Amino acid sequence: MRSQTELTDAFRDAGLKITPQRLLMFRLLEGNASHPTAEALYEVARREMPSISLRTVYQTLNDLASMGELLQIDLGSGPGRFDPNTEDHHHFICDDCGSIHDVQVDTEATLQADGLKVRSVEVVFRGSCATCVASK
Amino acid sequence: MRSQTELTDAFRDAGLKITPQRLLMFRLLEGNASHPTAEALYEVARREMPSISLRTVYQTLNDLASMGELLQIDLGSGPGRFDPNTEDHHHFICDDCGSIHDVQVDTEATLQADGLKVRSVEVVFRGSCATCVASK
DNA sequence: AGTTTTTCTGCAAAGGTTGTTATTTAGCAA
DNA sequence: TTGCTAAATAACAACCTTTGCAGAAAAACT
Repeated sequence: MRSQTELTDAFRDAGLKITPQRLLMFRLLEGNASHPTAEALYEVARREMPSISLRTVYQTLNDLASMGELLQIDLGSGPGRFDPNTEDHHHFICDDCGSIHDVQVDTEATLQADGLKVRSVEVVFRGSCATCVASK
Repeated sequence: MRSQTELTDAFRDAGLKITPQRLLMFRLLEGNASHPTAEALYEVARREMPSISLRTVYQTLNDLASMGELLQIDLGSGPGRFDPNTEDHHHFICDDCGSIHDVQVDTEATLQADGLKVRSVEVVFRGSCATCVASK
């Protein structure tokens, strides 16, 4: 995710308005490595702006995600997580406590050094299948 | 997933009963490469057994998954998918139509040959983090 | 056949996210 | 500054998927 200033410009360029709610979200997300849920961000946001709604938090997160400024991490169960780090990296999910750890691409060595015990790896490719490519 | 006969034995060994509903599910899943949702299986099952409940379909899928006979694929949105192919393979999800394709491990060449256009790859590791390993 | 224990169905409820709508507000122009 | 217009917000309802629960039904064992 880019800096608050850059995001502001990007939103304006996209014809979107700069509201206090959006500025607050930008601020809460910048450099946030906790992979928060929408609910978690909502709780923090309320402390500064008690009137903000959960709906607006979701809305802003969706906007940022569709602009490519934010990644949505979808674990099998439970709420979705959001990650302002859009650089090439992977995630390690602890089955026990649910915490999410960033994993650099030089996987093996780093995983061991971090004391992470891997039980399974899932790779999901996203894109367009042959049929859909053809029908465009 | 193993054959219907083997599953029957496995269920009996686990103290689980062999019911017509379970046999039907075994049959619908054997060799099924469509990555169906619970709902989709329910619809097909109803045609043979109109009285079967969606609850039972979920129940059986959960049982099979927890026995390791079935994989649950969790995409970000929408219902979970089930895959009786428990061999080491990956998935390709078409963002346009939602179809899921099995991807063999010799990724690159096969993807191109299949006409699949990859936009993103997500790798999710699951296991136990250092803290949880330590507290065991 | 009878008994026990599991499983089934049907329904209610939960969790997470999105749709809807009236009200408010940002951005712009006079 | 003031007013205008399109967009965003808050509040609430609804949705979708999955699970919990209770009573009825049925598999397995004697």
